Amino acid sequence: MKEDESNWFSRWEEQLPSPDELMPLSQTLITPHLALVFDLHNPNGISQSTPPPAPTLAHPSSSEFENSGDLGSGAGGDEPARTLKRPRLVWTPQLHKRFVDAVAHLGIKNAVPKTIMQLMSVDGLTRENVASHLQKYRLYLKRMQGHSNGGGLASSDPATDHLFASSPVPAHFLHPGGRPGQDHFMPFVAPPQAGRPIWVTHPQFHQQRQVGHFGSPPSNGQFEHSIMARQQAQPAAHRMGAPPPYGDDVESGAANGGRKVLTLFPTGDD
DNA sequence: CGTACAATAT
DNA sequence: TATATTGTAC
Repeated sequence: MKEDESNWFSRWEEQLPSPDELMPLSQTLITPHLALVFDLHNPNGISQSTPPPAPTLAHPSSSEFENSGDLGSGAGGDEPARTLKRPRLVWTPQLHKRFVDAVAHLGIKNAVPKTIMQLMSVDGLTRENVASHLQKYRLYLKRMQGHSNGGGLASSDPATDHLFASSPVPAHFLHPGGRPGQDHFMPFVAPPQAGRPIWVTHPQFHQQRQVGHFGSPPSNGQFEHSIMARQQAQPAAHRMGAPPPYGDDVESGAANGGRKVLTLFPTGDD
């Protein structure tokens, strides 16, 4: 036999959510001690016990930074790409989970890029981002339907569902032919999140799994703050009586057999 | 908003 | 190289 189709899986494991790397997107970012070490400060003095429902994306990986030829050329060699151009968006399983969750609770009918984007309230995310991903997601669903093999995972194509396989797909996605009128409309609002770091990935930097070097003093620990605070004033939406407790995402049991898959939204029925 | 195509990364 | 993913244009 030849090699299994674990090709992507091998890589997948490598990119697996390292607690350190994956945490930032979850709830607790880092310990206050580390925050101090990294010269990070809490905006609102949120204690570590207060998990901020920050749907803000974090850099998927913080590669080590070394001055590669970028010596003290203070002037001249500026990089406008950091503020003008936006790096490629990396759809992490968690981010996709959020995406799927939003769509699931919006309903296929309302699952439009714009709505999804607003519901996700992910700082930095644009309609184009969601639209592009939505398109691919639809193809994934369609493909899955065609291969609706009784009972199992149609992951026979390791080349179309890398990310999608990380998130469970609601059943409602497979039968848009439902009856109109029974749409689940969940007036989910996005919590007014203040400017915060967003996704941003290094265009040409490898994001290889870097073991936590957090224990090292900030000798040179100048972490990149590639933050393009694209704070978009949310038009107050419709009406938000109670801010939804964004449970945020959880680790999907993709590689972990026995992980529970929670749904972000507290609503199960409609 | 949806689809197609192109660019880029792996 | 080919494939996958994302961005951008239509």
